[in-house]
Amino acid sequence: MTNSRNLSGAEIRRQFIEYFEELGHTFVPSSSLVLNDPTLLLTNSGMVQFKDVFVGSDKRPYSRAANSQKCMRVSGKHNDLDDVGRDDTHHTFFEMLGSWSFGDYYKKEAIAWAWHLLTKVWGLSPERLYTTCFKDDKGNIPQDSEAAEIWQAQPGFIASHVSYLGRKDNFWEMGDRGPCGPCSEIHYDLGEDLGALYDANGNVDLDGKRFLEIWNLVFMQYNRTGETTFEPLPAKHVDTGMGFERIVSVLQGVRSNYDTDLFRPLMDTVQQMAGHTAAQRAEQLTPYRVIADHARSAAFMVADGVAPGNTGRGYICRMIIRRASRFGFNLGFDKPFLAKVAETVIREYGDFYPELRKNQSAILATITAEETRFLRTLDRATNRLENIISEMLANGQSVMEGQTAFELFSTYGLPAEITNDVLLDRGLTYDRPGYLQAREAHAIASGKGQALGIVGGEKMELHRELLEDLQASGDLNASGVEYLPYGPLELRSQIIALLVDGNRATTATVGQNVEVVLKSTPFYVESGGQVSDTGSIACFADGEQESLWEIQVTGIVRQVQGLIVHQGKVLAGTPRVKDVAFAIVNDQRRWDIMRNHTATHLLHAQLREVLGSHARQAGSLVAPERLRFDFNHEGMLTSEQLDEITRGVNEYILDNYKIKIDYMGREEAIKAGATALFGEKYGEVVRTVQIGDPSLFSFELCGGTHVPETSDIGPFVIVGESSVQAGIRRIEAVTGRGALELIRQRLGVLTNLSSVLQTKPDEADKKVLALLDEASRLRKELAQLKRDTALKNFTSRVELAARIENIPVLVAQVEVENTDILRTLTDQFWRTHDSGVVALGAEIDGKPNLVVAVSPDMVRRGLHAGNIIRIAAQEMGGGGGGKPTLAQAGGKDAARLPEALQTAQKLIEQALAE
RNA sequence: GGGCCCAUAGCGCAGUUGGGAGCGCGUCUCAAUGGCAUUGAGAAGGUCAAGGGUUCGACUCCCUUUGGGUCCA
Repeated sequence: MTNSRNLSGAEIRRQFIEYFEELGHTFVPSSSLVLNDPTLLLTNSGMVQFKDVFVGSDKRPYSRAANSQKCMRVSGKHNDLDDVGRDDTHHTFFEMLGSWSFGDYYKKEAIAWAWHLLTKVWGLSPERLYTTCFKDDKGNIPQDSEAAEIWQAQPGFIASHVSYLGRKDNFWEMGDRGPCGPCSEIHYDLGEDLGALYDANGNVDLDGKRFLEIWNLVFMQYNRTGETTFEPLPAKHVDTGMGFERIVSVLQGVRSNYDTDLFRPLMDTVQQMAGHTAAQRAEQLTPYRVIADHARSAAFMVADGVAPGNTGRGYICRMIIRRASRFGFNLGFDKPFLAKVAETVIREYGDFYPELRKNQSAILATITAEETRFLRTLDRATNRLENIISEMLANGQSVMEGQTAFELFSTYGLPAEITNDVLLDRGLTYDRPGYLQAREAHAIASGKGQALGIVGGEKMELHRELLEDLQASGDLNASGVEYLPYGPLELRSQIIALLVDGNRATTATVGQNVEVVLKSTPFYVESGGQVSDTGSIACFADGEQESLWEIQVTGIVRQVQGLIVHQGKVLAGTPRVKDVAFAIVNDQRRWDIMRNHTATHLLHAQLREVLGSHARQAGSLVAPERLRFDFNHEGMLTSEQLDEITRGVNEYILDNYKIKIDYMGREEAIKAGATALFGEKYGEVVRTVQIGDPSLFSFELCGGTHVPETSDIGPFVIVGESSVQAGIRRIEAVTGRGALELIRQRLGVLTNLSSVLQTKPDEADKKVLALLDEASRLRKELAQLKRDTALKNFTSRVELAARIENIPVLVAQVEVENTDILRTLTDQFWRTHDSGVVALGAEIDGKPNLVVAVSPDMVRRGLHAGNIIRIAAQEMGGGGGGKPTLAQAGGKDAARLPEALQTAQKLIEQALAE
């Protein structure tokens, strides 16, 4: 036995990697949780970053690798967010230790090394280790006796500790077709106190509580080509994955992952904040675990550039933070607290995952902002809930409808359990089945929306075959088409393949749409937000200006690593395979793109300068006519901030810095402080773009094309600032020729404006403001004047009010400007009469209008202004209504206004006579 | 990607079959109190997010756009 009991998690991780490094493996750092893979929301296993290697569309400089991969599983069959924290082994975030062979060693070494690491290096007893091998339950694939025999040959291995399992557990495949193979699992026996060794059927109960699956060795040896057809792979691979948290729990001799030193410090932080005793902590185990787990997830997600939002992985990030927040309520936290726990995460994990340290301020700020937003949302929602409760109490209702409870959740973000708690306090409940039904209906209604698009498909298959052909025929070497977008924009090359309508062809004719593969190309292929180049491919006879043939290139695709395909149309002549031709990039367009790309880097730097380091890139588009840049930031930018950013970028441009481009090791670049973009895949050697000397202000990993010096960019103008989703803003800008054109246009408008205003351009805005001010003042004055005049004219008529049944009644047609004044006139009537009825009519803008007012005591006698006016309005082809004391109507036929007034008069007389 | 909700004075909000745009806090003026997070009276402040439609009439109903919230994929 070794001293494994004293090993820390960090040491175990390090030992694993060093062990395999000594066996000739290259340590490959964990890839980001966010990958450029549309089929995957988040990295969910160690093999994700090597997927292309297995499929054959990517090559690596090493054939053995070891890593510790950041993974997340939040939903799906393996894990349900609601379960996390309630047991010992489920997590949202976890690490996967992996060792890899890409067509190198195979089963024999993989098994022997795994056995040696577990039993000799870490000193686990062979008595505790059980393994499984593959035996097909459908009978199509050979049994993996090879693996079983190798296990039996290991020193100390107990012969009875191998069993066979079927496809569900021990066969690995990525999809319906492609590379696949048997796997072999290693399970650890935690001890007899957790259950019997055998299940009811007499088999070792590996699914029982007593066993922990710690390591899965996948042997990729088949290529599945059909339902039941499996062909041997030429190059066999090994993919092993060990759940890091589990092996740490085993080696530290604890029963729960949460009792390892991977989680204890996080839970200690929570305890300290809550001021709990050990007993109180034990009582609240679930909230402690949830918070520890979620703090880890949130910190790692934000470090990899995920911002809480309402879609995709952003939504997962939000759910995790909010769930932690909710469990925090149980511990009495009523203000944001999670950042403190995340701080401990950064301290504990920052050595191995430097991205945590690097993004510390963004992580803490983002988490706190999300918690704050959640509290605000809850506040608003509970407010609404209170209203609903008052209504329920008033109606004597004691069970809230399920639909209502779900609405509180889906529309206002109030989780059902909180609704339930509040209801319980009042002795109320909600209809749970109805709630679930509403939830189901909502999921169906939403699910109809098209899920995330899947790229690839047939074209990818076609291109892979084409690449293999070209490499087989010697037209291309192993590294594929020579990609030269950073050199001259015109390049002498050769056509090595032509496709017409997707089929190989030796020649093409004018007007045909073609796909062309050249031996080498200067065309940039869309990547990192920068769009592809366009241009032409043309063939010239010696010394001639006129081309023999020409193809216009409108698009470029690279579906498969190594094969670049130009798409376009034949404009002239008949291009043939083997023709030597010039690839000519549209240089004006390319320069516009380069200006925008370099400006994008300057903008990124300036945003961080003005807004803070949290303003990180969250998306980017670099096109010839404009650039679009999305970044993490809360709230709208002020016009002052936009001004400052514009000024800053233009200063960078005018200072004319050289753009320094270098190639260096990825680790080296990141250590030196280069900004890596999330969701981008980087090779071992990366291209870096540096701007600023002596003080470097922009340093990014970037494969895009840039201008040589910043002053090449020309003017930079922001044309728009908007929101993409909560926490992410978007800036759109133009540079160079686009900016000049924009400035020219705007200045033209300003010149026209100032000439109309008869003022200097500098003072146009002040003049407009003054004019607006004056207009508003005059409008008010005029309205007042009209009202006064109308009142003055009206006063004399008030005295002429008739008396019907001794009640003052005034029915009259007046001349006023608008209905507002019409109503004011009735008010005037009440100044001299406490009781009575007024009906006033006026023609306004060619249309008849009517107002009837009735004093409160007359209302009590049964008069109703609304009823009177409704009938009277019919006389003039309109309708109306209002309250008993005041009603209003309009009509179409102004000539019939007198009749309407007469009708009103009659109605009033009748009502008073009763 | 889809569903639902919100936008009204500087801030927080009310506005119930379509018919006078309001409340609380804040601001300003005047007055009272020997100071304090005092009291009273009064005033200013709104293209009801923007645009279109229905209607005699739209903050209110319908459509579009913008900004925000929220849930589901």
